[in-house]
Amino acid sequence: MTGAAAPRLVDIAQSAGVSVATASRALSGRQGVSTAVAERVKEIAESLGYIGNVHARSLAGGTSSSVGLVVHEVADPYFSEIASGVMRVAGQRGLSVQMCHSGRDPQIELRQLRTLIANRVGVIVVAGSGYLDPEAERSIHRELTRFTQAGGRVVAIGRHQHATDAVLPANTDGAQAVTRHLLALGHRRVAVITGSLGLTTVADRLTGVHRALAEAGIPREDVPVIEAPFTRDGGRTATLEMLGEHPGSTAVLALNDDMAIGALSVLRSRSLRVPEDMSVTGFDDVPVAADLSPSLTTVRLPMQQMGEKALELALRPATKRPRRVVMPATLVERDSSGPPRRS
Amino acid sequence: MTGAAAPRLVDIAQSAGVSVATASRALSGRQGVSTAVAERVKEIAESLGYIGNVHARSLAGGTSSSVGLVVHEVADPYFSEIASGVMRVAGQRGLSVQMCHSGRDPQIELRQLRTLIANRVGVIVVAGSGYLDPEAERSIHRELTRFTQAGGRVVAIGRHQHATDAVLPANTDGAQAVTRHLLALGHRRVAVITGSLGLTTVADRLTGVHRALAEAGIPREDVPVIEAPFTRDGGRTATLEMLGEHPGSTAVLALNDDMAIGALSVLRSRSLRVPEDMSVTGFDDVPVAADLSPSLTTVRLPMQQMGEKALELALRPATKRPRRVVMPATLVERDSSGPPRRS
DNA sequence: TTGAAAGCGCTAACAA
DNA sequence: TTGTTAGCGCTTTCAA
Repeated sequence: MTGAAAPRLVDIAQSAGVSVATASRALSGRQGVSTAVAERVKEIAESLGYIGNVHARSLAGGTSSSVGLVVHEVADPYFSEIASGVMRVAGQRGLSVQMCHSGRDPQIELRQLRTLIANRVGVIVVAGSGYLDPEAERSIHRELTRFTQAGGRVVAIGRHQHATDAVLPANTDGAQAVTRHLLALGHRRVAVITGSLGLTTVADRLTGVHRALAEAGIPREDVPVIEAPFTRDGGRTATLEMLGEHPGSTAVLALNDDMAIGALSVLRSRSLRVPEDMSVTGFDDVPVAADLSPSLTTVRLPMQQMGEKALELALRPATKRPRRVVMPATLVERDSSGPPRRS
Repeated sequence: MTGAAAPRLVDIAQSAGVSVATASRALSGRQGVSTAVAERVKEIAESLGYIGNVHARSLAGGTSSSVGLVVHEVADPYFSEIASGVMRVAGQRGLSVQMCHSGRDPQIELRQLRTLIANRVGVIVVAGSGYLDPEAERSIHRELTRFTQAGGRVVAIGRHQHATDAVLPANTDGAQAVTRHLLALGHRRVAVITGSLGLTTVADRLTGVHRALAEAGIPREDVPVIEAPFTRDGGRTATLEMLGEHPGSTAVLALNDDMAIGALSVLRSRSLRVPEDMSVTGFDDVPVAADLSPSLTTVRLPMQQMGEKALELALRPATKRPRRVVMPATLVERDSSGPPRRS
């Protein structure tokens, strides 16, 4: 508290016997200073432990060196992988990242977005599913538009309803592939367990499931869709419900890995063997999926890359029409899926 | 681009026909404005989509509404859980979080710290092990000291060498407990697999192992310590090495869950049964530990709470002597540990 | 190559 | 209760 205040640019300038303008130029490595002076200023700054005030700088220069990142929940591996990718690129470029949770709640998301804008971040990366509720999306969209109009850059990951640049995982294709896989194994009584139907990611993945079903001539009514939170616990709840309501099922198609892990744990506690008694598939391929036992058949999304790509996109100037980068979703067949038992 | 610039406080004030001072007071909910005027100003601000400029505010007011968070790697569940806790509390208090990676590299950590300070965060939460290298710690410490002297607050999670407030998991106790557990099961040929010996967390946990060994009268030379990266892959490498160099081992004591998961996967691929042929224990109790098969015996650390606690501590004024909050480490016995096979 | 000075958008004395 | 005004620490013209 009593402590010496942090040295300011004036202090450095004074110590070096130059004006603040010169000191500023020297430290930011701009033109117009003799190398000798620049050297001296830098040395003095270093020795005094000078650290420039970003607030003053961005207020004066109108520039921003920070990026905003909105995730639903960072403890969810899907988002922590994305965040990791964003942070890697940010680290390389000397940008700081401001992260916040939306908690999958459009109201909170809106508030967080406003906070980021107040903090004058230069770019915003919004990760995670959008909402089917048009009212919710509208207010989010309005905020984002205002931001881009003021010169900000926005890139969305996994949501396509805004006219922003976007990194889009091939959710529909991936879901179609994993559904085909199950059908090819001979399953006819599949149950889908999923997070909130109000999320666009869920809608997209469900579309893929239905496409595969249609291809195989199976009416979609034959495949129950059980909704629960998009978490491990949700997976447990949904699996329990499936076991009770749809006892004839031979496969659980979870719309993310977390739910699949929950399913696996319920099945184990019921002594149902996977895949002999019941096949289970996930979606995302979180790092632990390969290490589960049985290892999880799932759809791989390159999450870290999605984060990296998103920030790289954001750092490039905006184009006339929004860019869309589709990230491939690839089926990873592992041990949790197999042919249905004969019944 | 061409866009209308974001409205500023003057614009609001003008629209409302009041001075900036009044507008400022009205919007920040401070005293000294009639409710009628305050109402009107707020309405106008809302309708114009006004969002205050944090840079200007903190430059003028000398206040900061953001907190810095340093983690080794956010994709690591240990850190993503901590981050989640920090973000929850920050969200409640309307603070924004600036997160950065240190990558377990003291040089990078130092740079990140400086960036946070440049961004004038009010508090810094440093999560993750410190370094045994005194030179590295010294420069970090110097930076942190300067920051606190300038009025900043620092809280460390899991590192105790700085004279800052700290949230400390009971690493030594936890390691002692899990080692005792293995010894009580009858294991005598235990191998420890661990991340870098240069990390204080590793040193602390190793101390716990050695204490338990000493209690049981087992010379520490009997227990090989295999060093590898503190990751799942590191766990694989280390386990492979153990299998080759110390074939008589009956238990793998991993110093974090990630490495334990790697060990599990190697053992499975070698068709060694856990725990019949080999027991495995972890440390941290990351969320997935309970869902592995076999479920992982480990030491639970309340990671989210640690994050929450850390920020709460940071938001309280500094005390004369640094506060230390010890978080309990509790042994969680699950299915990956059992008596050694008779040999 | 250097310096003086005008802001950036806001808060907080101080006056009225 | 309200307004005026002086900065906060920096960047950036414009002159020298």
